[in-house]
Amino acid sequence: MPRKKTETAPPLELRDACIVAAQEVIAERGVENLSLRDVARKLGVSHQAPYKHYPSRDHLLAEVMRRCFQRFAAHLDARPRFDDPARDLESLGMQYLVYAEEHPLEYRLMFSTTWPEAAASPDLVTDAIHAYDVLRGVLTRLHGVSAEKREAVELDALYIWSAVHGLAGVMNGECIGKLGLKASVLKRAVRHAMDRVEIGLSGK
Amino acid sequence: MPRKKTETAPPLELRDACIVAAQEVIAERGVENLSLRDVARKLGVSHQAPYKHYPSRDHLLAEVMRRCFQRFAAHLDARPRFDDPARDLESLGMQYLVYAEEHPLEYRLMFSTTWPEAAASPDLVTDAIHAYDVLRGVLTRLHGVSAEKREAVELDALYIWSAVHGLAGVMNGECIGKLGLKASVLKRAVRHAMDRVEIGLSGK
DNA sequence: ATAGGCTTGTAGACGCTGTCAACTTATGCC
DNA sequence: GGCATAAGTTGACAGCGTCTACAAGCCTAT
Repeated sequence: MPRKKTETAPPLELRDACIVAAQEVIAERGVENLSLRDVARKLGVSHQAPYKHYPSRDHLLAEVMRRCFQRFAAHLDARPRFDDPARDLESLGMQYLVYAEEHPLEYRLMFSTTWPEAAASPDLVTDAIHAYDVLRGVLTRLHGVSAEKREAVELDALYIWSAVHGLAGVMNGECIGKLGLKASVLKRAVRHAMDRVEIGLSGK
Repeated sequence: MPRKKTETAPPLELRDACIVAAQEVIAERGVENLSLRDVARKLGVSHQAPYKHYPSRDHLLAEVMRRCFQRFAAHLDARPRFDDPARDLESLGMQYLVYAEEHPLEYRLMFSTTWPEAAASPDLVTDAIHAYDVLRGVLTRLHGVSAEKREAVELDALYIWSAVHGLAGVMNGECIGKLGLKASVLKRAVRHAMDRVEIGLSGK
C-alpha cells in the first residue's frame, strides 16, 4: 500500500532518504559497491521505488556527488581563519588534507571517478566549481585583484590544488603502505611536502 | 572439444591472452567496465575458461595491474636522460606526466583504485615498488648517498611523487574541464607547476 | 597398452545487479 | 464525483561473477 494518508514515521522523504543511504554505503564500502537494490532494502522499500525519484543509478550517484562537493566546500569554509593570507592558505591546505584523510572514499568519488553521464548536470558542475572558488578566493587575497594578476591566481591555484590533491592521493592511496617507508618518514612527509609547496609559491 | 592436438593459430596461451584482452578493455572503457565474460567472448571461448587460469576476476585484475606497473616503470626508464641530475629529474617528471596523459585509464587503475584483495600478491607489490625506485634512484644521484641524506631522499621522493601525481590527476581528471579556465592558462599550467616544484626542491 | 589422473576446456545453474513494463492506490484538481 | 498524476508495488529480462558437474586430451605408471 503506497503512501499512507499521513506519512507516519519518516521525517525524510524517500528522495532524500535514498541519498543518505547511498552516502552511507559509499562511505562504508566505496562507490563500486553501491547498488540501488541495496539502498532500497536499507530503506525497507521495493527495489523499484528509487526509480520513481531517479531515472537511473547514475543520476542518484550524481546527486550524491553533488552533496559531496557541497559538504567538502563547507568543510573548507570551516577551516581556522587567519588574517595573514599566507597562513590562511596553509590552513586551507591542511583542512583539505584532513577531509581527504577522514573521508577517503568520498574524496575519491569526487576526484578520481569517471563522472557518470548523468553528472553533466549543471548543478553538479556548479557545486564543484564552488569548492574550487574557495581556493581562488584565498589566492586572490594573496596576490591582489589587478588584471594582470588574474592569470597568476589561476596558475597558482592549479599548482596548489595539484600539490595538495597529489599529497592526498599518495598518502591515502594503496601504494604508500607497500613501499616499506619508515614511520618517521611518513610522519614528516606531509609537513615536508607542504613546506616545499610554500617555498615554490613564494619563489619567483 | 577442448585443446586441439596441436594449438593451431594462437601464439598466445589463454592465460596471457586473457591479460591482453583485459588490458584492451580497460584501456578503452575503464576498469569498472571490465567483465570476465566479455574477455571470454572476445577470445571466442566459453565464459568459464578464464577461471581455469585465474581463481577470480580480481586475480586477473591484479595481474593486469602488475603488468601495468611494469610497463609504467619501463616507460619511465625510457625517458630522455641527462647527466645533470636536476635535468634528469625534470625529464623523469615529464615522462611521468606523458604516461598519465596517454594512458589515463591505466594510470587510474594503478593509483586510484582500491586494490582487490588478490592484489596483496607480493609480485604486484614488487613491481609497484620498482616504479618508485626509479624516482628514488634519480634523487639519490641528486642528493648523494650519505646516511643522513637517506631520509631526505625519501621525503623529497614523496614530495615529488605527490606533486607530479597530483598534477596528473588534476590535468586528466573530470573537474578541470568544468572550471571554465582559459586555454592559455591550461597550456601553461603544467610548466608553471613543474617550475614551482623545482623551486620547492632547491629551496632550503 | 592401458588405466588412472591432471589440465584445460564446456554447459548449466544460482543469486546478484540495473532496468523495463504493467498494475495498484492515494492525492489533488475540475 | 470523476480522473489524471504521483508514488509505490510485483514481475520479468539480460548480464554479471561464481559454483558445480561433465568431457576431452595428455602424462605417467604399471
